[in-house]
Amino acid sequence: MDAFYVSVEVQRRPELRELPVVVAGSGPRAVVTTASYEARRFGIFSATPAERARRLCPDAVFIPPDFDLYRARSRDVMAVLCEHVERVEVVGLDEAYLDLSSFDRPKAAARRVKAAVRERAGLGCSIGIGPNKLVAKVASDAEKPDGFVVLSREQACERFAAASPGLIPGIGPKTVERLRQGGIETLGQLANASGEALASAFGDRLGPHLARLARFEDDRSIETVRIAKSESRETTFDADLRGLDALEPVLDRLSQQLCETLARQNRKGRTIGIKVRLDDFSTHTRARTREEPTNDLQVVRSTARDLLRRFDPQRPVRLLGVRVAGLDEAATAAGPGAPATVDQLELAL
DNA sequence: TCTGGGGTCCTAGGACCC
DNA sequence: TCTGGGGTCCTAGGACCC
Repeated sequence: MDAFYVSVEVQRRPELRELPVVVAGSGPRAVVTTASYEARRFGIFSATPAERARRLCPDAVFIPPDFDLYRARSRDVMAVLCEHVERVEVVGLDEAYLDLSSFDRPKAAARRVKAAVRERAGLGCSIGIGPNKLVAKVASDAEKPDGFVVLSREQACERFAAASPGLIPGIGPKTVERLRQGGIETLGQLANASGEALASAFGDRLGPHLARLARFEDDRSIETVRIAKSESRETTFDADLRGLDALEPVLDRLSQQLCETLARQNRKGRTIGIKVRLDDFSTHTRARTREEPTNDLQVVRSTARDLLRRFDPQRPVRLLGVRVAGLDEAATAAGPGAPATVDQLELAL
């Protein structure tokens, strides 16, 4: 989806069309969730601190996020996709892979999907078509917004040979920097780099993996059912908190929110963890695995408290989180071969 | 410009078992 | 006596994605 959250906001406030619009929280530490393409011209992107965004474009319209609304619109869009295509893999609220391999004319099918999303949901999207997920994903990003790009693997290699390795999803800023230090600044160079050099610099698994990515090789299949493995609640404080007395009530509240959600969905997990980010931005996690899965508030709360007391942060804390992992699959697993339904998508979301 | 919230996957080391 | 070779589970940190 193109600038999904912004597009949904513009839908209910059409007067904002073609204006710089920014969806962002209001706190002192908020970051931008989505910026309209007009706002991006001012240098405002996802994860830009909201404070900085205001300075970059004081005239932009700032809107607090309304995730319930975005989830509802996302369900609408995904329902349209499922009406056109049997196998759909939902990736977050605004993205999906469609298996077009059963169509005689996949491009025509994708055109119909694009038109239907605009007609039925009133939202624009960009589509990429390729022989695997990696090519399709990069193609979909290549001409946003309102893009429609079809590429073979070889065409993708050619078209992006001069681009930064960071173009590839899975190659992030750290890896880009390490590659650069090794004299590799483009995808073309990475694709032609010696396997031995990459293996010695990045290890026997990551090295070859990077080379495959640069050649746009990808054999991942489309997974129509995703089962969550963990769930968490976390919060960043407007001002750092100091000491267990200040932190414990927050930890209790997060535990309660998390357990309510898990109980409502009848999901339980064996591992209970906390996350603590200190004022120096270092992040620390502590976890404990139990014999039996649980979503019981008493258990989660007391475990989280104990983990926090044992960690006993000696510096001001800026973020605190609670997590339950090792979730059982019983509650959300669909039968083998079960068709993707909107209900399942809701669970996935 | 000091950096959200919710996730996934990978790695490395240690415990433990056969 | 100075010590194998798996395999699994768990913890903690980190990179990365939307």
